[in-house]
Amino acid sequence: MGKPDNHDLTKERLLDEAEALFARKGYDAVSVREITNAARCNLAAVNYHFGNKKNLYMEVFRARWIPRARRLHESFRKSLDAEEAASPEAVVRALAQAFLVGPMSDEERFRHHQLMIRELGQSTEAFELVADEVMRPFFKKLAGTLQPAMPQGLGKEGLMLNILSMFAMVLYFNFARLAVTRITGREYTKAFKSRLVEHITEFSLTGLGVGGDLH
Amino acid sequence: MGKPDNHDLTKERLLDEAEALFARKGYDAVSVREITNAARCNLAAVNYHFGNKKNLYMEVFRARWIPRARRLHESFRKSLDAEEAASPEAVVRALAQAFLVGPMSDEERFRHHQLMIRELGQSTEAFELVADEVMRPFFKKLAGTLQPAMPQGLGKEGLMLNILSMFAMVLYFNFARLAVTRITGREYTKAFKSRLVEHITEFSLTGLGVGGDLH
DNA sequence: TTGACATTCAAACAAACGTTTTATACAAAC
DNA sequence: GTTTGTATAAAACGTTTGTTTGAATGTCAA
Repeated sequence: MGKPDNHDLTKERLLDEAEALFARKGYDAVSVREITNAARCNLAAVNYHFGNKKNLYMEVFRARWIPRARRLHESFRKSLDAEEAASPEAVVRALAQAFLVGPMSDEERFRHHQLMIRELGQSTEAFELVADEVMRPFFKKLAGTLQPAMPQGLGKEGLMLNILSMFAMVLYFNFARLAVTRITGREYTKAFKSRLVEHITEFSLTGLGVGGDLH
Repeated sequence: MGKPDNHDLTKERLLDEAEALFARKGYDAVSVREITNAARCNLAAVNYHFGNKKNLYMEVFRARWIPRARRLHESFRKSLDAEEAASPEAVVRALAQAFLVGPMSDEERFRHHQLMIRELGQSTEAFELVADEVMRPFFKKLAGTLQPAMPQGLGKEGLMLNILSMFAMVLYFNFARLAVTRITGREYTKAFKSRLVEHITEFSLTGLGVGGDLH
């Protein structure tokens, strides 16, 4: 019998092209025919390999998105371990570095954040998956790392809000490239991405750098 | 002849229901039939009043989204004028206040940021409209207000990155409510929104509040 | 070679899609 | 009272949609 054969090319191509298209245009804007054409296979292949369109979408998250997110978090952890002490500065810079430069290609980064943004807004099945399997554990770990260095009286909620704010920035500078480019006039070159990493680090540590007295 | 009659009820209802549905589910996930059912009118009404579906979408931006954005900016300006001096703290707090509490209902805020997010990612016709008519002028004005209080040697680009970062936060805390609620455990009550305004203000001014020395 | 299984393919399916058409109702204008 | 213009209505238009079907192809075991 035709064993699973380890790597089914058609199935893999379908996952790749589906992810690219879903990321670029959104679930409903992409037709099954569009995907199978891009993957150079028959229309029925989607239903044969994944049952239906929605299952293909979910499988994109299970087989592509989540593993990539884990690689991302791993990359963050590694570049943090390289530091001697996990100072807040080191943590933030490692975070920004991982998300903006990190272990993936530009195309992958685009897909990743585009898909994340699409799911962050509404309560879908894929969102539940991402929230439970990726976001919550990552934020928890980040909180544990940052906790000791935080000022007194901040509390758990304050710490979480800080983390969410940093996350908001790395997310924004990744997915809103168009707007950022339009406002700053800069393309996402290697140089500009380094600039962004520095900016996010600075802003996360000192804000506007004019820190007034807050009541 | 039947004059325009000033307020065409069907047309207005179509714009309202279309905006709500487009915001919640995205352009392609919403059918014309769904919209006309919600607006309690005939299927052909969309094509009669707007020509086609895409024109209706664009008109949602022209007749609803952009005017609301202007009201938002006006609200920001007013609450800033109330202050004596435009200190950075006052600017940031007014900004967060306008975007998180501001002049609109919760439902409106939801629609507004959901639609914005959907357009920020890809280069569509509506994005061009939003970028040119709303984003760029607003950021320019904000830059002018903030400029005098900024530290030396920051430069125009640095200032813009700061503004973009604050914008990233107000955007995120508005559109990613689901994720924020899931992480913090807090619903978007009046109290929590005030908390968020304070958090955004603090974070924008002092970052994590542990500002180390940056090289 | 035969039989069993996995995969691909062209063709067809019913349902849903955006849009158009035709008819009707109701004003105000002449 | 007829005409003119606006708005709503029901029905149909031709496409495109996701999915299913049944035959063809290739592969390995017996």
